[in-house]
Amino acid sequence: MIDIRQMRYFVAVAETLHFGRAAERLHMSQPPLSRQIATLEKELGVRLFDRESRRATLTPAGRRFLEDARAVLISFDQACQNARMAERGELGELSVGFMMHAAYTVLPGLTRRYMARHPGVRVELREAIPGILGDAVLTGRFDAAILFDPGPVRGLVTQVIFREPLSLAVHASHPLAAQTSVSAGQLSGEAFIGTPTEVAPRLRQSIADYCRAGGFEPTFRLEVELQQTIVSLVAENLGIALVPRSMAKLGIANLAFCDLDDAPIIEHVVAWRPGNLNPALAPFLAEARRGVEVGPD
Amino acid sequence: MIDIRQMRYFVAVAETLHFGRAAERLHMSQPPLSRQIATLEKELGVRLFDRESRRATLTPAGRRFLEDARAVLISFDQACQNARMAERGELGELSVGFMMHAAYTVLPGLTRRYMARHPGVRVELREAIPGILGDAVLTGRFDAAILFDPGPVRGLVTQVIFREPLSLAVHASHPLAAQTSVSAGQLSGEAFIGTPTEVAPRLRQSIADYCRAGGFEPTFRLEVELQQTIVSLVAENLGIALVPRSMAKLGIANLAFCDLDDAPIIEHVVAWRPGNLNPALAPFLAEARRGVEVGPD
DNA sequence: ACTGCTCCATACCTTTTCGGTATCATCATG
DNA sequence: CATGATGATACCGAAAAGGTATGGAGCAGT
Repeated sequence: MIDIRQMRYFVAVAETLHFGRAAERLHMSQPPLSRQIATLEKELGVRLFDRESRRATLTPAGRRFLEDARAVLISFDQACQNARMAERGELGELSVGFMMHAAYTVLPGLTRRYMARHPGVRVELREAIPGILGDAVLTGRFDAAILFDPGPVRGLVTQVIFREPLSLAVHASHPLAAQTSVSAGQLSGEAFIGTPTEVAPRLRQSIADYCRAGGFEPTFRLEVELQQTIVSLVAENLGIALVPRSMAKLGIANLAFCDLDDAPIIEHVVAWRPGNLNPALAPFLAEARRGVEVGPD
Repeated sequence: MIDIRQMRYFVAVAETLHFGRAAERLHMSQPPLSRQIATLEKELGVRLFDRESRRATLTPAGRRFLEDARAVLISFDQACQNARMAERGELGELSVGFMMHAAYTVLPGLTRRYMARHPGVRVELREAIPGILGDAVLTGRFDAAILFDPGPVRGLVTQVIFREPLSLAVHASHPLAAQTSVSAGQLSGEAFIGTPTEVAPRLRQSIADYCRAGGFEPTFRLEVELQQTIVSLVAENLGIALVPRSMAKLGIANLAFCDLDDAPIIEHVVAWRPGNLNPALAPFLAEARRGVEVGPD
């Protein structure tokens, strides 16, 4: 059977048109080279060289084969190289799920840095409601996810990559809207809008703790998954909310953000399955860790 | 050194995810296959499979390598196949030079038939003045040329592929223009325009013979290489000419064509170097011979 | 024309590699 | 715990690869 070695030999001879020099280039002696070429010609059923005693020349079929063989050799070597790069995580695919909120915080910078350092990795970014992100990582749908700390989940590892304070979001007509700073106690009696506990337990917990520190238990009248939806509903004057400060970037009309005294800090984490073997993942996690940012207070 | 066989083995295992069945598919036993894969992994420096005792699965690097390996194997097999086809003349390149006149006669049909039967051959058609076509074939510039019979040339073989009668071309204002048929004797005393003897000796000879049969020796006042130029000059009333009848197709203004009594027949030949090894050439010559046409009288 | 040189092919030997058989180790399953 | 399935390992004979020595054809220079 023809193999790649014979192709290499052929290319060497075809490029030098001299069996002796080709053999030298291949670090072997001439007779085995001659024999390999003869074998190749026999197996192909094609004469590749005209031996004119003084010099060898390519036949037309040989010229064609030279072109093709060069291409094949390059592809072959590249395939081997790609496998090596893939194992080092320099080449491959990485799918990352994220809560939409992350698109306003860590996601752009993290993605940019990762893609710059790993240009061979095709990154698939997919937004999702936070509630399904954990499961999606566990089932392998995503290699990693960026979300609010979901608390301990069996089979899932998380690492904090971003912290930012919560702000108070109120309707522009709300009495508190004019204040530059608000304390926990002033929120007593308000109707809160927030995420369900299952979706972001730590976030919910932080809000509840903050309210309790102000001397009351918050009542959640509306529960939705997305921070964007929360602030939209606040803008519709359906209640108030404590949301990550970066939500102010949205610039929604009729909406006011107030700093909180002793504002609780909410964390973004990256979550992954420790058994995930995708070599593109580890560098992504390293990049995520390296970039731990703290939002401006 | 990694070779193509190991790649084939790898693809078989990767596609079955089962060493035993892959070995069966490869018509070999399982142990050598396992060993070849192990060798491949060692030489690549990359683990391609996760052996989980019960089943084998591809690593991410293995998945990447599978994609690449499939492509490489196809290219490899294609390169071998192409060499075989190239030797049979089904694949390759063929360069054909032709006098422009042939573009009005045999060239279109011949080229069309040849390309239809040999879709793998890239045909390069190049027009040239007849004077250089013979040399261009001898130097290897063209594999074949289509021209007026140049007479015997050392190292060149020719074969007639087309015959057509000569017609008289005159300016529309010429007294002979009105006649449907003209005899040799009527051309006596006219100024002839024609090709130099070196360019198309047989053509020139035929014209001279025809005139002599009419009882006079033609005088050539203008000599140019191309039939198109000849008829253009006739249209400018610089003389008359005997040209292949197919020149009438040009539809040049102020130009009249008259049939000749006992019109001499002029031949197109295909010329080639008998030592030419281009496998695409022989089928072209066969096609040219098959299509010997005789222009309508 | 003869000699010598160049260059590829052939002959023969040694080493490497390959594939086959037998067998082992591991792990999921009943 | 026994069983069966699966891949790895050990070992052997066969095939193939590469090395050295040499042959033979053709061109160059005297």
